[in-house]
Amino acid sequence: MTRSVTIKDIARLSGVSVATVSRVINGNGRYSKETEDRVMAVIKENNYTPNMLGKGLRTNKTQTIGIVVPDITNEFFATIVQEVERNLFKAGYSSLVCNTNENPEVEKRYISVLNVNRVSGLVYISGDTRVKHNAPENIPAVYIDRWPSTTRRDIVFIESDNFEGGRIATLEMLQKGCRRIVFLTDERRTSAQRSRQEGYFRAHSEYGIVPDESFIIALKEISYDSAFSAISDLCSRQVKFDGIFASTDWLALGALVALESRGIRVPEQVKIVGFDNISISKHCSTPISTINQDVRKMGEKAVEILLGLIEGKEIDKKYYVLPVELIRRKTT
Amino acid sequence: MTRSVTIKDIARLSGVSVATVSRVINGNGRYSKETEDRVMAVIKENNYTPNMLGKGLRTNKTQTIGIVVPDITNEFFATIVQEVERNLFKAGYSSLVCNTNENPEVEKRYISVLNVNRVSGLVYISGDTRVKHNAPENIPAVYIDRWPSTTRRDIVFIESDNFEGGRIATLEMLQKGCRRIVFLTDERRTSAQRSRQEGYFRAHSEYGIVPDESFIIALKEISYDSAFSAISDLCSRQVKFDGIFASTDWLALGALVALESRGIRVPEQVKIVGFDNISISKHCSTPISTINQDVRKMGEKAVEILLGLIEGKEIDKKYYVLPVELIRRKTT
DNA sequence: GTGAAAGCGCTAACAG
DNA sequence: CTGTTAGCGCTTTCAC
Repeated sequence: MTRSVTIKDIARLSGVSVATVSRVINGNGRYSKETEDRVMAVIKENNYTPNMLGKGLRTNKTQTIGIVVPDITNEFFATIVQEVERNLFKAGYSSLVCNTNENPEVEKRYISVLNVNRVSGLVYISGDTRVKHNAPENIPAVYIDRWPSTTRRDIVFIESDNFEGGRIATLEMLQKGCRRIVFLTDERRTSAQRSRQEGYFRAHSEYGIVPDESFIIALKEISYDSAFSAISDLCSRQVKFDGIFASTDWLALGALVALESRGIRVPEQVKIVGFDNISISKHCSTPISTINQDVRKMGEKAVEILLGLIEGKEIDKKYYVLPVELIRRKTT
Repeated sequence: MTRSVTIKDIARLSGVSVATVSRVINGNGRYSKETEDRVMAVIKENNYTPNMLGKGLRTNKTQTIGIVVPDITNEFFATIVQEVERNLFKAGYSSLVCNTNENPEVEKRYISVLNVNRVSGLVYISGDTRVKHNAPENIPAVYIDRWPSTTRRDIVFIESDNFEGGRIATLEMLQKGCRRIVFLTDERRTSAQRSRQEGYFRAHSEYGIVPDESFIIALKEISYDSAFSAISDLCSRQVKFDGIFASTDWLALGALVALESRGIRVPEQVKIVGFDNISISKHCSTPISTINQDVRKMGEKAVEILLGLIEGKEIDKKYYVLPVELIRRKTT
């Protein structure tokens, strides 16, 4: 356990004070070229790296950003994380990724962990609406995908145009003749889910249809299995439907398999549209038509705004909506 | 930007010294029950959380672990991260997940970032063999999946039984009559890939066959696309083969789609076995037979060992091999 | 049982 | 241009 080399060592070795070394490191000027070269040489020679704990303690700033995400295992979220992280890295920040497994308790503890580690900023991807995010009042945060339950007024929210997504997904099926379209959502009623549902209703009203209330199926959780059983159940109960708008590709897949395993033909008898455009929707038995979200743009935008916030910039816009797109495949 | 409450505030508010507060927080004894209660009450009341920077600076210990992973977007790695994180969290550690995108430059910088942040331990999942991991000599590390290129003697390595996996995957096809089996691997020749290849050879030798050298196809990168083009290319060149052992499910999928898009029937004309058992292998057009890795156990084991290492325990075993299992589906 | 004081590594006045 | 100094929040001797 070798004690690591500190700024003091560098100062001693290059015959200057620690203050000067600090200046050189941070490029704060006020030192001669010769000093700079000498110090730099010593630093390189001893491959010294500043201790961020000392630095952070002093400046009350760390170069880390907390990313809170509900399920790293879901490609959709993973891709957002990847994009956020990539952009952050470019800007010299590192990321503390916290995977909450959709568990509010875990999320609460992670928020405290991040707070305690004095992260410079926060990116919440689909934070749980049951978790109050009032804790780190003073640290910049941007929310992606789900509108947070917070009383803070200074937060920024980025989402896809979920309303339009729901609308064009539903329209796609309506146009192709469906008249009894089931909507698969989850019972936590996140903002994204609600908007998609509104889009679903809007599309119907454009066709002069009022969908049966029983077609709105709120699942306990967003998963392949829950969609599978919900649709299986529908079939057993002989409910008549000719379309499924699944608010997630995983739900769409569960629905698809449930249908196919009962010999119901997709898209001939029932059409399906999903949401997210994750790769499984492209490669599954019957490739699923879905709504693409611009994940790349999401990550980019989130980082751009967050860094602005950290630098104390006043943000004029607090709400960003990214366009979505229908990807037509074999289920419609 | 409200200054957060510090140990000093707590001391003042509860009428004791900071030393006593510190003792109470860390349960180091030498304080009366009354003092404890009072201090605890004040802490709760002000919902004080110790500043980990100060603590870490003083103790030279942080409660964070760095997790380095090549591609968070790949469900296989994501699941390992999830398991590692879950177990770490239970033990009171938080995780700094670093996604390198298989880019050695990024990996190098992340290693330095982790070093600089004084993480208490490191979990490398499939670290790049081109990156020398000699930097943080003094910090406990466990490696998963790929044997690292390091000169350190005190590291721990956990992997699946890749040799056996390669062997039973190949055997499955041999048993079902395949005699010309292509092996899809990547050109970086990681330890895992090499072991799988050895298994492939062993299975053949059990059948008294020496596979043609041209059947070993080393891809530039592990991806759906590269497998797709490699197999398409094989078909165009009229190469005769009746089986594909893909060292990854994503490769298996790329191969499968390449075949099916040319009207080659799987498994009738060509059989395929993949590796990892990610969900897409189960749900794709023709569900892929694959080798399951016990990801749960991997994460559990890694954390158990790492925590031991951190506590200074002497580790007797430095190498762990986890059993694998063939999952039979429609491609064989 | 408790407090005073030193110091972890670093930065930012301030003085020169 | 450079050095001295104080102090960020915390733990840990060492006294009492």
